[in-house]
Amino acid sequence: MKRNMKVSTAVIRRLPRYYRHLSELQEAGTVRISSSALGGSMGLTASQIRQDLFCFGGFGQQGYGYKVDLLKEEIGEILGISRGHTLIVLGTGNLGRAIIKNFRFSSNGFRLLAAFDVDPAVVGAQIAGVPVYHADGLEAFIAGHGVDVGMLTVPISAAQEMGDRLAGAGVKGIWNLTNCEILCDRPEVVVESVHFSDSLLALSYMISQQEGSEEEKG
Amino acid sequence: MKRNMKVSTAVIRRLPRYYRHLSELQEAGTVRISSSALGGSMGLTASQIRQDLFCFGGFGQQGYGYKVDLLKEEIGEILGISRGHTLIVLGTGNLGRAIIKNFRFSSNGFRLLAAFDVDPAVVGAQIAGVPVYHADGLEAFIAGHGVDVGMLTVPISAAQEMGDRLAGAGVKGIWNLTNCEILCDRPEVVVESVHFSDSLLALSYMISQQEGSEEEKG
DNA sequence: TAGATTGTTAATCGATTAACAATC
DNA sequence: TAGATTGTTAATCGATTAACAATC
Repeated sequence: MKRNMKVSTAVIRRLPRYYRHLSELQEAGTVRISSSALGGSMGLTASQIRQDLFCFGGFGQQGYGYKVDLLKEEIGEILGISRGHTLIVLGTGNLGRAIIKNFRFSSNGFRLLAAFDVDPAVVGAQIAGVPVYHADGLEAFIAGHGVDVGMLTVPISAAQEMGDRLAGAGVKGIWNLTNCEILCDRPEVVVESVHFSDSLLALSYMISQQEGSEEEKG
Repeated sequence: MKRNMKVSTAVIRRLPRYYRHLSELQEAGTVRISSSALGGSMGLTASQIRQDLFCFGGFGQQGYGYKVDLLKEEIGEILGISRGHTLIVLGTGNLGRAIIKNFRFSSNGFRLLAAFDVDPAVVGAQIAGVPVYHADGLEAFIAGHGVDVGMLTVPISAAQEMGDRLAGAGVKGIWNLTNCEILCDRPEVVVESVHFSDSLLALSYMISQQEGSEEEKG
């Protein structure tokens, strides 16, 4: 990161997409790519891509383009993938279990240390090799292991309380998948939410528009 | 929707949030709210809220504010919640199962008709009352039932193919939860994706920034 | 060298904010 | 009526796009 520039959230939100596309290109054996080719495949303009990368310094070569693996590496670095962030899961219901079993934490630079629940049926067991502890031991575990992120997949009724406990215990970020808003008064704790219903309702809006224009035509 | 105005995606993405907040206000028994009070609780300016609503026509009363239930109703209408959209699930692995069991489709205006899989162990069974059929019957089912949206929770290796089949069979939208990009050449089919890894990497970036500024201080 | 493509600044476009008349 | 708050236009701000010199 060469420059001392404020990076807009629009750019930040595009960085993981760049990383994903570059990973695919790398797997496909592509060695170099120009901003216009990358833009074409991502639905962005070449100009926007160069402008985005310009926030962090130039990673390309004039007249040549970008080396895929180098650019992927640099963006990964910017995203903090090599920092070895640690993560715990709160709530081992269906969603928590699904993420534990299927999500590739390590390829996103995260180490999943443990899961927490209150159900005696799962406490003490393992899910995909991840130990499940009782939520009573949450604070002690966070203090003892230096947990960076707590992932919330608890029932909505427990979400805010568990968010408060995570923040109080000193995590740096909360990854909230509970479909409710988590309020956090500590500005040093980052809350990032995946709102399934927001996404589905946006889709609902878009197909309703389509339906509307169909009706006009018909 | 009174006006013939192009609505920006920024506005569209905020509509579900408005809907969610208004639902909470309604549950809490709040009858009226001003744009500045709503903005305060959502982290938006009063001006932005009025401007957003202005795209669709005025739903408030000067000198009074907005009636919570009326505004919720109107935004729900804009989002197409009362249109009775139908949905099927493709893939009943952990994530598909988690969504089927826990997601409140009906409160988002969707009717979940069926799930599809290829695993003989689940085909023919039910998950939370939803029948699971073999994927071979996908096209026939869509044609026969008028399916609006197909939700993708299949393995990444099958995602693009299943997306193509959904589009070919005539769905209006694809709700993609597979963490890979689905390409669709039909402009009339809307693809909406939830990218878990993009969200987690954005969080990774943000906490890495925090770590950076800590280092500077210390 | 000639051609290609970046890095970087300038211009444009669009989204957010401010302002205020309208009106409940 | 006086006070409050919207609807709506204008001003500002920020993000995207265009342009082009630098240079590989």
